[in-house]
Amino acid sequence: MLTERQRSILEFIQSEQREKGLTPSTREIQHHFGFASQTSVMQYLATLERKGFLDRHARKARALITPVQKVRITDVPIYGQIPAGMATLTEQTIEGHVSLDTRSVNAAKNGKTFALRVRGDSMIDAHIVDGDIVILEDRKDVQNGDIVAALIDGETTLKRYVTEHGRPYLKAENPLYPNLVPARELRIQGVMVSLVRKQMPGRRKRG
Amino acid sequence: MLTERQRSILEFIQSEQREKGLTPSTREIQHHFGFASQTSVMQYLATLERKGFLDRHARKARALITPVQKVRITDVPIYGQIPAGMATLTEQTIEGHVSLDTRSVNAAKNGKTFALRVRGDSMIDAHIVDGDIVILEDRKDVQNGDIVAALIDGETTLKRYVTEHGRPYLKAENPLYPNLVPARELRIQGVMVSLVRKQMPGRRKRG
DNA sequence: ACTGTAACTGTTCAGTTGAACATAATGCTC
DNA sequence: GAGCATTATGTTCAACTGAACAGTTACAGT
Repeated sequence: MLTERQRSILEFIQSEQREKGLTPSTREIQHHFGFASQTSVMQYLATLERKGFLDRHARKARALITPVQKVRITDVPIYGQIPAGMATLTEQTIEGHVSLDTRSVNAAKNGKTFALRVRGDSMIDAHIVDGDIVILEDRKDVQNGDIVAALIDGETTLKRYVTEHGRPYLKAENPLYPNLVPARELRIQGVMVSLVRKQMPGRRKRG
Repeated sequence: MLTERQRSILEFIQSEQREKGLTPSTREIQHHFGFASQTSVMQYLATLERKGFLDRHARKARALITPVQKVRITDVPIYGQIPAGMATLTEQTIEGHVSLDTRSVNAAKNGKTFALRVRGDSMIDAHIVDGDIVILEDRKDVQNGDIVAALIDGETTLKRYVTEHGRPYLKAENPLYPNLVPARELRIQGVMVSLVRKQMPGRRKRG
């Protein structure tokens, strides 16, 4: 897909970005590769952009956007508790942010990604413990067996979505908790795609 | 520490960075806040830098470095298997990268941070399952009860570090696995600080 | 009244930066 | 050898950008 020279220029941009936190300017790329002309760089950038390896903000300085920034890292808001559905999510209910790359998360491009801090040990058998941050996606295609955040009695709970004989219900992964069979509608707020746990030092873990 | 105005300018820079992937220029900040002069921005930037909320690359365009880039996100290499200690870690043994922010990880500034992909279910009772990515830190102060990566017989294993009557040993969090009492030296490669799990869709989880 | 800090205006300047122009050598396929 | 993509040079230009200078206003502490 890329020629050897094109790839080395893309890699230089990415490594500069990683090391210095700054996208190199066209002149900096030029001098690193020893080009006598800056236009050489312009041509490479145009090619890389055409082939989809780069995005640019035209006429702005140091405005290259490589997959390092654009594709890989997503900044996910953590909600302490989702009150009444995705519509009411505001900046104020945000507890913090997690940043993680799209590969370790199964994050899709279309669906909105968000995170919840887990309270309680109702999903302990799925190895999700109190304090874990669960990353979810707001999407429609819920599969049998997916772990989902669902709205029950005005509260958001994390449960496994199970269909049996065509009827869906929510299963807690802890024998001490009851399964929830929805009376009328089942409001799925997100499908779990990833989990982040902050490990406490020493002794036993929480939970 | 910061005045209200100073904080709002710092937040604007960070939000622009997050949304557009670009640090705003001094003029862009100026127009967003409706300053008639660009110098106002320059003074705020100087103050923010003096107070340590900002780093700058002098005389470079869009070269503000906020904690969003600098402090928060760490790019952690994932090693499939650590062969014989930290010294032999090379780029070639890297399986991939995870990027996560320093807050969700307990990452320290000094110690080198790295990651391991968990194989097997010897830590299942600590709710660490096969396929999880465990983020560890190469540091010296191992506490009783910490989960550590240790070198045993040329292989790296994840175990809980326990001291009993002053003698340390490695405890598997699974009754099916034996505890490991070191014959001579105990080579700790890293202390677990965080965990990232990629959730597989549908049915039961792996492990 | 004096001092210091924060917030702000108006202007100038030099260096940086992206973009565009015309031109050309090389290697490849047909 | 024609046609084409890739790689490259040399130059010019407008816009962008950070920095600096000389002031002003407001406000809190002394």
